[in-house]
Amino acid sequence: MATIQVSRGTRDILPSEVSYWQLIERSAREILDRAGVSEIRTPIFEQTELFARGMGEATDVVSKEMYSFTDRGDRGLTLRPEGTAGVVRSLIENNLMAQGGVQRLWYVGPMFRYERPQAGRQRQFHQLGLEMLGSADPRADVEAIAIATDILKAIGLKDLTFDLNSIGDTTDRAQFREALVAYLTPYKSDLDPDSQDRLTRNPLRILDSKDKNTQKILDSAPSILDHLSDASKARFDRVQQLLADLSIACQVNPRLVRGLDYYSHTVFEIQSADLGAQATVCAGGRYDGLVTELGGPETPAIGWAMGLERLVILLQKLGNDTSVTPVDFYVISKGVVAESQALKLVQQLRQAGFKAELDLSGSAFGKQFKRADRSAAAACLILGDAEAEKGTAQLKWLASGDQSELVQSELASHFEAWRAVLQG
RNA sequence: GCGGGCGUCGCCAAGUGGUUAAGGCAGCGGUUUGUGGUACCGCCAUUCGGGGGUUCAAGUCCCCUCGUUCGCCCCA
Repeated sequence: MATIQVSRGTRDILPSEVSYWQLIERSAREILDRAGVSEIRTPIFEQTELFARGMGEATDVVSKEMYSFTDRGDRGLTLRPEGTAGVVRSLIENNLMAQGGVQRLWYVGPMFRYERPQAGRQRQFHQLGLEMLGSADPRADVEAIAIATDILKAIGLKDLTFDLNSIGDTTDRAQFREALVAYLTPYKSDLDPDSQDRLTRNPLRILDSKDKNTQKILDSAPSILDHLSDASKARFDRVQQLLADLSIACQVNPRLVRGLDYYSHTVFEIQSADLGAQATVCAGGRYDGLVTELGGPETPAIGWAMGLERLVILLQKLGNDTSVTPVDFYVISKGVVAESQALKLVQQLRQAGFKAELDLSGSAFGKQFKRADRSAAAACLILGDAEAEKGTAQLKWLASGDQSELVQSELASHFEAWRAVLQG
């Protein structure tokens, strides 16, 4: 086969699917705008160093999933694998934290990770994310979360589960890590191979192993929640209280840890049971250390990202497609003069705010009527040689079959009446 | 990166070694040379993701490859 296909892990978003994307983006924009969140657009590639430092050298994303390349000037660049690092870089670079206060920002766009594709996971995928910087207040966590749940609700998703956890601060985590390793080491040979490996490299991640036997061993393992400092504990309690005040239902999951190094305190994950292995639809958490890690002033922050492909999959399963807005006028014509007049009428209709479609086939009127029918148009405008000569057009309402003749130059005089008919 | 399934027309899909690759939807044309939605008729894959092999004979068996899908890893 000589035809060129899309690259592995990428796909086209065809017109039949695009209405779902628009629904998501429209709903999100509206909610974010009401919440005083500003959009930010950062480049799709950045210096490789940014992601390596931001996400953590040892993370899978950085160590084996980045689309990195060298440009003609020998610069080491990477297609962004996530959105947060770029936004934080921009904030620092443009000194946006200088005026103090809280920065509320959101972004949407493609991200890139070199992974094996699966349903709900591609090499080029899209995320919509929120970043709130400059407040360590637990209310910031809850405000960010509430915006996420509002968006999910607005696009009509239900039956999502919301897991919440606190992974404390660096000290809490170090202590817990020690306790966990101490507990697990005697069981080392009983753990699944991946977890055995993680025991030294990243023990916290053993907690969300899917291996049954490992999970069994974890049943009596120490819990992060018992290793939080009093302050961290109080903070987490406050977050839960505030969520309850907003009637946002969540379940505390002490085994929830996140993949990227920069998280601290609040972490959360919203999942759907209808997505198979790629269940997470929105996830995020607090990242108080990231801004300084990237060379900026000490700035507490919380953020999240949603996977748009996954949301689209869920919407498609719900099936309330909103893509077809019916045509108001379908314009058919035959003959050189009539055809050019028809083009003009279409133009006038559109400029007046009607949705008009022009039949370009030049085929027999019978065929053109068939297409008018299929377009689900309310009315059909007909121009043939006879009308062209008189400067008129036939208007036929397709549902009733009522037909009348009008003068082309007086088209605008009918607009008001048509609008009334089309709205009724 | 690892393991399993699948790959026949735009879509759905029969076919499981014998040869002319069913059928449905959509599309196009006609019955209906300027009036649609129904009905009927016709057309629509020298080819079965690609390449190689086995065989007198392959969409049907084998190998490789590409893609896809499910799971692992990881993650949105």
